[in-house]
Amino acid sequence: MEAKETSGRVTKRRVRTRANLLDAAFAVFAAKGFGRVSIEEVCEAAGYSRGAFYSNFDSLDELFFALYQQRAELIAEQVSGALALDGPDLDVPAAVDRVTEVLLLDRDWLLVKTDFLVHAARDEAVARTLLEHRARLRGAIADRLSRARGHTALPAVLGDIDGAAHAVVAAYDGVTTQLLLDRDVERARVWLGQLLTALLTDGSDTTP
Amino acid sequence: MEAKETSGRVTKRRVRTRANLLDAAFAVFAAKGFGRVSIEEVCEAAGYSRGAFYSNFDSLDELFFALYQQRAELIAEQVSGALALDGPDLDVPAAVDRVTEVLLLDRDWLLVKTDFLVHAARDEAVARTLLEHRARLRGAIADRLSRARGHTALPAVLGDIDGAAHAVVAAYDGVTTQLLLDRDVERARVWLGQLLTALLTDGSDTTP
DNA sequence: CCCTTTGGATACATTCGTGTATCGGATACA
DNA sequence: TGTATCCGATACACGAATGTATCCAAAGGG
Repeated sequence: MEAKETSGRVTKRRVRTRANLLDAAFAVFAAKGFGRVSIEEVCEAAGYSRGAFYSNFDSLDELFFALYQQRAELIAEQVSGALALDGPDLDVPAAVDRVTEVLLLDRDWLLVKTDFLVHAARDEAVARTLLEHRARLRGAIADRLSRARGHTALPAVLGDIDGAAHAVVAAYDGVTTQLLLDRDVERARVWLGQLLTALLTDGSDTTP
Repeated sequence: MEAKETSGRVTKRRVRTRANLLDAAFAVFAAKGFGRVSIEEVCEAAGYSRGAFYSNFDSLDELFFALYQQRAELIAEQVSGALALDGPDLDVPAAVDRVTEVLLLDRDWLLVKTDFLVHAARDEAVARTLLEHRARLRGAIADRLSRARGHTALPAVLGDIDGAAHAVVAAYDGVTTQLLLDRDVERARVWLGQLLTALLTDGSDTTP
């Protein structure tokens, strides 16, 4: 899947243009959707000719894959960071706020991510990568949740902590869908908070 | 947006080919994704030439829109039917099972639906249509939920009944995302059941 | 049953995107 | 600084998809 791994020399210029191409691709994909973007458009947006593209990638698919990996890695770090921020005790609303900041704020990322989902849904190998990434995120969440046991009792229906983490991701995905359509980030944030509260508490603390 | 509304004659043949084109398009879109499908491919799959296509639609986008409306209408009816099936008292697990049957069983529909979501996310007008459809579904769900008050008390965090309906849709969307990736329908069904139980009950009935 | 209208097929022109082969300037290393 | 190597630009050839104009067959009305 990787291209141009022939010999040793890494060349600064190469990594620069590669990064530029990826950045431009992100913008163009977000704006028009993967399915409506041509190689030429990406190159133009990046200020290169098609020669540069073919020197760095074999196809738009490969670039898309690389792009997703890059951004997903970045997001994963941000989320982990946001989750690790507070002390050993979990302050649910605060944590949700910080994570939401990272996850829901960037509409462009949501668009590209959903494009990639659609893409992965039709390609086993790509799907596996996406599933792995999601598993990593779930892991981070489960980790955080496990350090807050007792503070808030999880509802038994969800099963173990991992089940709860799964639920969190599902809620996130659900809110994402709505957000993509109505473009109301504030609403989405509130809404995600409510969902998570409903999912992660046993409902005994109904009124604050 | 609609094409060929010039004069009166409706012509049987026309509606037949139009339906055939839509059916073929559904199959092709599901298999390859909207972004990777050409007009020619749809025509070939339907057994027509491109002339037939241009006689019925102006663009692939228009066909896609018509296709979504058709299928969404169908699904909406099925869901409403499934929800209306049982008597005035709501049997949550049974209702969930029946609705799930309709909503999660058809992978092709999920694929096309998600394609359409991605499409709508970049087009205000299309997004409005999709939002309306979702609102209709939520309405049906809220309707059903309101007839079951007292049976299961809703958690206060979600707000009113409409909030609960919103939560149901979000859960559905979340599970859909996961299902598109792991292709495990049985898991998805169980999982959706758990999510809805966690969301719609106040957690007091933890163990059956 | 004829004849008008309509729907779909065929053929064509054209645009658009792709991929490759080649060339000149930049870059790294001695 | 010289030089071998690498990278990206340019030019070209090709295929694919689009849209249109024209023509033949099939419906439907009288």
